[in-house]
Amino acid sequence: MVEPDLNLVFHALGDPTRRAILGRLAAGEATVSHLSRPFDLSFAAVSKHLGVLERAGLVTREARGRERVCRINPAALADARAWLEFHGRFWTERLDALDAVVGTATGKSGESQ
Amino acid sequence: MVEPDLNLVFHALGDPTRRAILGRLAAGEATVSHLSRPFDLSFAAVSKHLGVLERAGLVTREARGRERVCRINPAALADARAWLEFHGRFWTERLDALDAVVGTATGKSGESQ
DNA sequence: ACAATACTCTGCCAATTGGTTGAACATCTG
DNA sequence: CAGATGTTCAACCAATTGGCAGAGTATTGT
Repeated sequence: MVEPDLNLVFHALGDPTRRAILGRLAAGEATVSHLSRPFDLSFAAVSKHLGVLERAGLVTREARGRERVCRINPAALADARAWLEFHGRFWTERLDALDAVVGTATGKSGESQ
Repeated sequence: MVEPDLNLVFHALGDPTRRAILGRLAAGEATVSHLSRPFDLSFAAVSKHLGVLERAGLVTREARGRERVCRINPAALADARAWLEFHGRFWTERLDALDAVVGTATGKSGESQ
């Protein structure tokens, strides 16, 4: 259960346009039209990207009058961060240990599993 | 643009099969055939996934005889971690500050920039 | 040399993605 | 109410993705 949206989060983060949107959103909330202006994209395209980000839980859209105000939701980031931190640390330690075993010389390890 | 491969890393991480491969690889290096067995995928499919992971810099494949030994390369994770950590912290602080301003009662502040 | 093993590469297919345009809907303004 | 504005929705297109099967390449074993 900890990973169904991890999927969506990483996927959402995998697109540079969406990361740019997030970056822009980091400067403060914004409406869809306000967001789409600097990106040289059609309105609908940005709306779609926001849909992906929203589905991943990275942003929230709130209707305010006829506008939709978008905000960042850092909570979703936490999952991805946790995953990366855990694995990153785990692997680093592991390779570190392996490196210590193998040392500077030697060209053989045969250690696995 | 220090981020061309950040793209690839996130994209690679966005697929559950690839995360599973990484997880398996965390237990130690493995050959392609060894990897493909538990995943109930065709050989070629795993090879493709490994290609994606390799292009993202997350794993390295080294030819040993007629086998390819795959290993994890945690360095690529660092980029993604850095991005997430920076943004995560940034956003959290920002929202934190906003929350403090808005407070529980509040009267008004107009502070947001 | 020959056969088996370990991979990779090249089609091929279905599903998804990112993009466009234009219609629809909701909301504000005159 | 009519019209402009903000946003989404639906249809469509090109490109990519993930999967398979099968051919091709390299290495090992007999």
